[in-house]
Amino acid sequence: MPVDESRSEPAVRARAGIEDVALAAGVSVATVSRAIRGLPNVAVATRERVLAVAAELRYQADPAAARLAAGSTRTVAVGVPDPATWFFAKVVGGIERKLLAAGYDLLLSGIPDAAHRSRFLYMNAPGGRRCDASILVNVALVPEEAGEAVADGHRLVTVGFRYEGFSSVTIDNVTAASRAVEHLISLGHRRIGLMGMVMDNAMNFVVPPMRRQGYLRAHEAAGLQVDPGIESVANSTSDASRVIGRTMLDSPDRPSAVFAMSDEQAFGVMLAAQDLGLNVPEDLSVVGVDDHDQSELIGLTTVRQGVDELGAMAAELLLEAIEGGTVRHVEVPTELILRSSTAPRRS
Amino acid sequence: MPVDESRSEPAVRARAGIEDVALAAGVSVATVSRAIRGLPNVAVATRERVLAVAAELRYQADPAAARLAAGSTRTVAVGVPDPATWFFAKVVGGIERKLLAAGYDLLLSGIPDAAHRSRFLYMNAPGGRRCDASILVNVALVPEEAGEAVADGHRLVTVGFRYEGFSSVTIDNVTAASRAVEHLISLGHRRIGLMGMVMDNAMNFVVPPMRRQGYLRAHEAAGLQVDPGIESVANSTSDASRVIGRTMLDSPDRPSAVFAMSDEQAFGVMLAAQDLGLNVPEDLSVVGVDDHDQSELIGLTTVRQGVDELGAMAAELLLEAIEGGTVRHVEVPTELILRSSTAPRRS
DNA sequence: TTGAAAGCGCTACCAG
DNA sequence: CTGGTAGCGCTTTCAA
Repeated sequence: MPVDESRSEPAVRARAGIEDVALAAGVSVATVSRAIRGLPNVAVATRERVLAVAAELRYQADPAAARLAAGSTRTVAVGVPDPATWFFAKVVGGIERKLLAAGYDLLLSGIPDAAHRSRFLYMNAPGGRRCDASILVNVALVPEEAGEAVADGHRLVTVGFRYEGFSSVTIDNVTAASRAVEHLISLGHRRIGLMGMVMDNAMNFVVPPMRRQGYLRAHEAAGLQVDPGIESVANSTSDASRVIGRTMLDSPDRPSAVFAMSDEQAFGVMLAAQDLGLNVPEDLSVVGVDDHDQSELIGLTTVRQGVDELGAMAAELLLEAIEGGTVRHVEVPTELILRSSTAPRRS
Repeated sequence: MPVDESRSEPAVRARAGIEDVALAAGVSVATVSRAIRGLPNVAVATRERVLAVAAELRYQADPAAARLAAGSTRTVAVGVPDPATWFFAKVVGGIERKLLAAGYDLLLSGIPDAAHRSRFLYMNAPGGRRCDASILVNVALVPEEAGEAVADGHRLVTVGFRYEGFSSVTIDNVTAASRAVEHLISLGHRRIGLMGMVMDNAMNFVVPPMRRQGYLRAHEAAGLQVDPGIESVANSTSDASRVIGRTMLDSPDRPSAVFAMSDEQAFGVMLAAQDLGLNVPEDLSVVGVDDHDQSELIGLTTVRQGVDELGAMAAELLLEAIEGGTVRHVEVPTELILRSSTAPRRS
C-alpha cells in the first residue's frame, strides 16, 4: 500500500498562474479572471475556451493573491472552547458540512481562556482580513468585547447564547433543564442533586445559569425546596464530574436523583455511583442534557438537542450574514427522551 | 447578558497598516517589518520603539499580504473523513493544541470521498499556497496521488497509515487486533465474529485489512478456523454496526464473542445484542479498539490507543517537516484494557 | 543598521 | 465584450 519514491527533489513543480492561462487561451488576464469567477461580460465562447485551458493547466487562483486584491477571503473562522469534546465536535461537523458545500474554508481555533477569546475576536475582526465571518460556539463575550465587535462590523454568529446585533442559534436552556427536573419530580423524587458546569467567569457564564434556573423553576413549580448542599459544579467532562459526584453521593442523605447539565456530566455521575456501589436507577436516577451518541447504549434519560443541527444552522445564518442578510435568532427545539437511568423513587 | 447596540454603521474601523506604524515610529516600513518579525539587523532601541508603537496601534500584519509577499502561510491544513466522529475529533484536538501553541492556523477539511481527497491534495499542494503543510488522518492515497504528492514536494504527514517519503504516526494495527482476539481465545471462545470497517475502495483501504489480518493471525496461532459466515463489515458508526450486528447475532449458531474494529462499532454490536435480548458478557463477549471516552462506563474491553497523542505527535512531526527536518515514522503503543464486556465462554 | 523600491499574483477600474 | 494597468499590504533584495 505505501508508495516509495525517495524524495529526490523538493522542487515545487511550478504551477500555472493566471498569466499562463491568459497566454494559452489568447486573452488577457482580466478576461481570465472574469471568466473563471463567472462574472458577466465574457462571451460564451471565450469563457468556454478559458475554462478549458484552465482545467487543462489545473489552474487555481492563489488564494493569498486573490484575497489581497479582492478583500474577500472565502474563509470562516470557528472558535470553540475545546475541539476534542463531543459537543463541539458535533457542532463543528455540522458547520463544516455546510461550509464545504458552499466552498468556504474553515479555520478552527480552540479558545481555552479569555486571552484566546480576545485574540480570536481581534484576529478575525473585519480589519484582520483573515476571514469573512466567524462563529463562536459556547464562548460568551464580556460586554466590552461584544460592543467592540458590533462597532467593528464584525460578521459573527454565536451558538449557545445570544447577542443582539448578531445572528445566533440556541436552545431554550431554562425549559430544557426544567423539563428534565420535572420528570424526576414526577417520578417521586424530592431530593434532586444538581451537577452543574463550572462557570468560569471568563468563558462560560451563560448556559450554566440558565440550566440552573430551570432546575430551580421546576422545584418551585412543585413547591419543593432545593438543598444547596447537593448542588455541585465540575468541568463538563465525565472524569471531573465523577470525582465531584462521588463526594455528593457519598453521604447518608444523598439525593435520590441527579440532574446533570450535560450527558457527559451525567456519565460521570453514573461512574461515581458505580464507584460507590450504587445502582442506577434503583438507588439513583440520573438525567442529562444532549442525547450524546452513547446515551442510548448507556440508557441515559436525557433532554435531546440536535447538536449537529445547531452547527448546520449556524453555518446557514453565517452564509446569510455574509450575503448581507438580516440578523436572525433561531431556537432549536429539545425533547425529553426516557431511558433506563430514571425510575420512581424507592419508597 | 446580551448586549444591545443597534448596528449603526457597518463601517469597518480602519486598522493600522504597516505604514501607520512606520510613520508613528519614525522609521521605514522595512524596519517595522524586520522589527516585528524578530529579524536581525535592527537596533535594540529601534525594535523596542517599533514594538511599542505596534502594540499601541494594535497592529497586525494582513495575513494575505504577508503570504503573498513571503510565500509562507503559517497555516496547516488537516483533512479527516468526518470531523464529527469521536476518533477524528480527538485527533484534531491533539493537533490543534500543538498548532495553537506554535502559532499556526488550522484549516479543517472533511474528506468524505475520493473526489474531495484529490481536491484536498491539489489545493494544499505547495503550489497552491494555501498552507505550509498538511495532515491527513485515516485518508489513504492511491499510488498516483502519493507519487504526485512526493513529486510536488508536498509537506504532508499522515496518521493511521504510512507512506515512504512522508512522516507518519500509526499504531501496530495487526498486533492490536490480534491481541484483542487472543484475549477472546484465552477465555475459551472458539467462534469469534468480526465486525469490520467497510473498506470503501477509495478511502479506507489500509487500516481495516490490517486489523483483519490480526484477527486471522490470532486464529491461526491458536490453530482455529475462521468462519467467513460471521465476518461482517459496516460503516464505523455505532448505528450501522448495530444493524449489521443484528443479522450476525440473530442465528442459532451465532458467535460467542465478537471482535469489533473500533469501540464505536463494538457499541453497535452491544446494542444489537440488547435488541436481541442477549446479555453481554453472559451470552456474548465483545471487544473493541480505541478506548473511547465512554468505554469505561459501558464496561467495554478494548485495545487502547492514545488518540489525542496520535494527533499531537502528528503536529510535532509536521512542525519538524516545516523546519526541514527528516521524515520520521512514529508508532504509538497500544494496550489491552480488560473490562466487563468479556467473560469466559459459557460451557 | 536603515531605507527605497521592486515585486508577490491577482482583482477591479476604466478606456476602448 | 475585452485589455491595460494601478493597486491590495506586505517582504525582501540592494544600496546607502
